[in-house]
Amino acid sequence: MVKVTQQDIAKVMGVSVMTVSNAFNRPDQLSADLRRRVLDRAVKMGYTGPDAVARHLRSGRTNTFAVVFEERLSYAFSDPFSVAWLAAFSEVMEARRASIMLLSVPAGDAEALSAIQDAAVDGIAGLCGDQPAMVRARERGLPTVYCTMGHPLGAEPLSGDYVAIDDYAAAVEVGQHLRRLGHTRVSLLVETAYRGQPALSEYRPDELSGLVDAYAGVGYFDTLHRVRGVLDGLGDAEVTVVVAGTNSGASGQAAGALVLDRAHPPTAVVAVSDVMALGFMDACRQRGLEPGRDVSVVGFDDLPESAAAGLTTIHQPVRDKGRLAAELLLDPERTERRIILPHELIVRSSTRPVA
Amino acid sequence: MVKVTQQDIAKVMGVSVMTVSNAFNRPDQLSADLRRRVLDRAVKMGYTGPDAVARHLRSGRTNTFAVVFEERLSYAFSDPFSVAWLAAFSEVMEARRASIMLLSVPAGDAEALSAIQDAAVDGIAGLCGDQPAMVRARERGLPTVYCTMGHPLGAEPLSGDYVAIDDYAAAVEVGQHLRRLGHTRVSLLVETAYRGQPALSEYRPDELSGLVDAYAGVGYFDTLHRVRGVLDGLGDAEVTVVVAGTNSGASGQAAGALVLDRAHPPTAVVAVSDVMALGFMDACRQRGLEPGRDVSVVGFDDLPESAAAGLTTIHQPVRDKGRLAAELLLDPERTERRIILPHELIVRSSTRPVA
DNA sequence: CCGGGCTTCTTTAGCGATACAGACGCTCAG
DNA sequence: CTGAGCGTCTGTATCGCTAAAGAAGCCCGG
Repeated sequence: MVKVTQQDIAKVMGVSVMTVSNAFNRPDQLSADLRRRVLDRAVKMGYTGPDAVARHLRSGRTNTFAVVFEERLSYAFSDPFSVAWLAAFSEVMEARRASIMLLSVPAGDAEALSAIQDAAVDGIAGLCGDQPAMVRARERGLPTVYCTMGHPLGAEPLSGDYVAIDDYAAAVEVGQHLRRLGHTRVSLLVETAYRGQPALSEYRPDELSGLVDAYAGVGYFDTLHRVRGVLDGLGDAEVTVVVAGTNSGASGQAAGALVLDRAHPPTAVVAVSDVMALGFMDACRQRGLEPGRDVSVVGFDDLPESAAAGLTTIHQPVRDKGRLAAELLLDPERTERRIILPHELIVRSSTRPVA
Repeated sequence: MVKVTQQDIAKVMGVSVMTVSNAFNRPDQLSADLRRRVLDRAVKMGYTGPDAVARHLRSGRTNTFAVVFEERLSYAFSDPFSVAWLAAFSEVMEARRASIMLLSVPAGDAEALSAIQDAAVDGIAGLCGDQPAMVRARERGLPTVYCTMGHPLGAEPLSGDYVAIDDYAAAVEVGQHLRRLGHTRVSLLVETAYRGQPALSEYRPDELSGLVDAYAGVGYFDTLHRVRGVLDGLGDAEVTVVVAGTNSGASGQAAGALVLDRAHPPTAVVAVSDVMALGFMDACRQRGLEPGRDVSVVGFDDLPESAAAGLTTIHQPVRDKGRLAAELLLDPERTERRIILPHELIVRSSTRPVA
């Protein structure tokens, strides 16, 4: 069974290919009668409708937009923040009848970058910063939108659009909040930058340069901004940065095992995401420690479950991020293309004055 | 800034287009020296690499596979069962360097069906039964895989591949289990078949024909099999079918409000999914009723959270479903193309003998 | 009866890439 | 000295569709 094309129909009917094409796409360009006959014949011949790929080539557009993740896709589906972002993103895309392609380009996997090259899409969005996949996409001439503010080191001239919150300012607020409560021994939990990065290692602020490069390299600008902000907000407090593991509850728990069992545990812990913070709170309770009373905990994101858990956190408008990212991709004409959304420090029971 | 093509490079360098193409794709077809010069020149001219769409047209393959949902995508991301399936599906696709496209074709939305026509993909998978989108995809000549056994009414000759469990057999086990425990007044909670279907309406078994058509029409074969199986397994028990709402915890709660507050509430409730069953259990507790003791509850799927909740349910291998669906799409040669996976009735504390 | 304007259909010219079938020069066995 | 065989490179023909411009017939006012 060979593929039937518009050409075949045209030949059989003795009309031009263009007429067949018009029968499908521009009814006003031919008589209703001929159109009907063409369509009937098409069905009879087993024609399955205009080929999507050929049409895309001809029109130069695919009406498909990619979302790129730096992790395996299964992670993206398991992270509540990603899911909420995706949901908002997809709602806008669906409303505009655009399709969504999911791409996974793990940090450091050079070969996977070719997925960006091979993707037949009109634009690419990402939840993180200006990661390598984004850069590559722009080299290909594709519009990109990422969801973290520009380069934290000011090292590279910024390109590409983004929708973000001011993570640095938010993190400063977190640091100051803890400082005001009297916390002077604080641990800061961050996720790993790439698959295989040694986890559960701890750094003092003066040892961070290697880490900073790693995070900048993969586009985790939000993490960098948050680390810097918390450090600045805490002033002269004694801070350690703990690379806990992937961005998950389990990593937060593991970090708890690392810092809670020592002789002088931190009086407060900041995690760069709520999932980690919630995991850390579990670790506390497993040790009979009450978050807030025995150790203060702060997160970032303000997931729905964070309210129930009483977690102090930075609220950020996830859905707006997803929605606006989609809108920026869909409307190249839109002029405001670097959007900073408001954030808010939500103080709950997980932070209290140091005893 | 106009688009640079292989042709431009060829013209400038005085070589054939084919040589340029070979420089990118078949290094063995030209001398290393010339290849280098071509690639260098390409970079210099701002060529961004072979165009994905043109390549897809020429090769006849896109290496992209679609997953189609009958709901808005935001639902797909919120349903734990969908997410688990997607995760497994995507792992296989990622390993084979194939891309995933997400399509949403809400039941009844004829216009959205055109998304199937316009998708530049090599195959389509769906979590439900042989819904209209699947049929359309096969009309287009695309391989399809769905995840529910064949047509429950035996009305239509089956086409298309599937990976499923024997929902009917599983449901019979559920019915018999309850029957053995002495339950003779049972409500069966089902999700709505389409957006806008009146929710929280209740039917007796002899009133189901309209419902059955609705579910068959949108490909919810699993629901139909489960309803029939539970009815058959329960024998002469007094059963009502409650259309609770979308497949969500909220619907389960709402159904609870409907059936628990009456003079003679059911002694057991079966929901066609764990999310609904868990929601129903919440409704019980809100009324001071203890699932298991005061009313037995059974679900389908065996989500991770169901174990913690003590919910009796049918375990099904979600991940295998997702994995095999992907493998069927990727390997057209594979001979076994209608796969029935094992299920298991997991009895927990939510079902007990009737008092 | 002429010519402008409308409808309806056709022709031409690609979109950007790759498969395929050579063609050219060179080496080397016979 | 010849011709088979190899490594390189070229020309052409698509892949399936559609934008744009052109041509044929028709209607109509002047």
